[in-house]
Amino acid sequence: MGATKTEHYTNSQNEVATLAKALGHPARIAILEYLAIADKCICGDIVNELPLAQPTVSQHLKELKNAGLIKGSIEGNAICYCINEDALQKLKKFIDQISTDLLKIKTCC
Amino acid sequence: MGATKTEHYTNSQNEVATLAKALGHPARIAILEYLAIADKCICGDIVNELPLAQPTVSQHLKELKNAGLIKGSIEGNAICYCINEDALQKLKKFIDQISTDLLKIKTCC
DNA sequence: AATTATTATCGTAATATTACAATATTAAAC
DNA sequence: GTTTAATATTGTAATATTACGATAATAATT
Repeated sequence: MGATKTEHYTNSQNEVATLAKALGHPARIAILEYLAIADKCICGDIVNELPLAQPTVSQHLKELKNAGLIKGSIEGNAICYCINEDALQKLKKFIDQISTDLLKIKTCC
Repeated sequence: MGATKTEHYTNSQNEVATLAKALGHPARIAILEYLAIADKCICGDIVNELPLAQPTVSQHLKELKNAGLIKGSIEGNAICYCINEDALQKLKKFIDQISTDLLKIKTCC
């Protein structure tokens, strides 16, 4: 045991969980915040921004990329990372749906 | 090594990451979706809804509670769990902030 | 082609998460 | 007070995550 039983949940549930999981580390939050305001989103800049070694940052970037939250394009020998807003919107939609549903039931706590 | 270095990030970054992390499992997404539509949100109902044993559900509920996403109130010998919307809104605010910031920079990817 | 700069991958140790059986706790019902 | 029902906690095995040093891969520069 120990592995998540993804097969027992809906695609939507797994998708939202994957996105949220990718956001579930402060370094990755910091990366997204940086990408959102940086004119130039070069990986090297991110390494300088964070209190982490280069391989660790690379690993976090990979996770964000696997979850679809960012995409990278090659710029010479550097790589330019950018936020994929669509992915963020999926998570937002989940939150909005919960909020909407909540309005329809009587608060019990 | 292996433990997250929370002390290197802002409170806000850690807070958002904690919330996202709590959402980072399909079972916990399913729990929130259920709580959002259920008139009565008794723990036992959740156990029946999910393909997990009772202790596992209890553990997931504890994590959601620790993150502040749900709160529970005792109802006789049962416990009524409810969503704490404020916590969800914090995560939403993060997403909205990122989206707003993105509008101000030229898309590079 | 050798050098330099940038990013990714590999290997690995420390830690955390996931899941569940067994057991404990709590409060109602009898 | 004993039984029953609902939930939590403990213990533990399997797995995943986090972090980084060492190294590889890639592409521009010299």
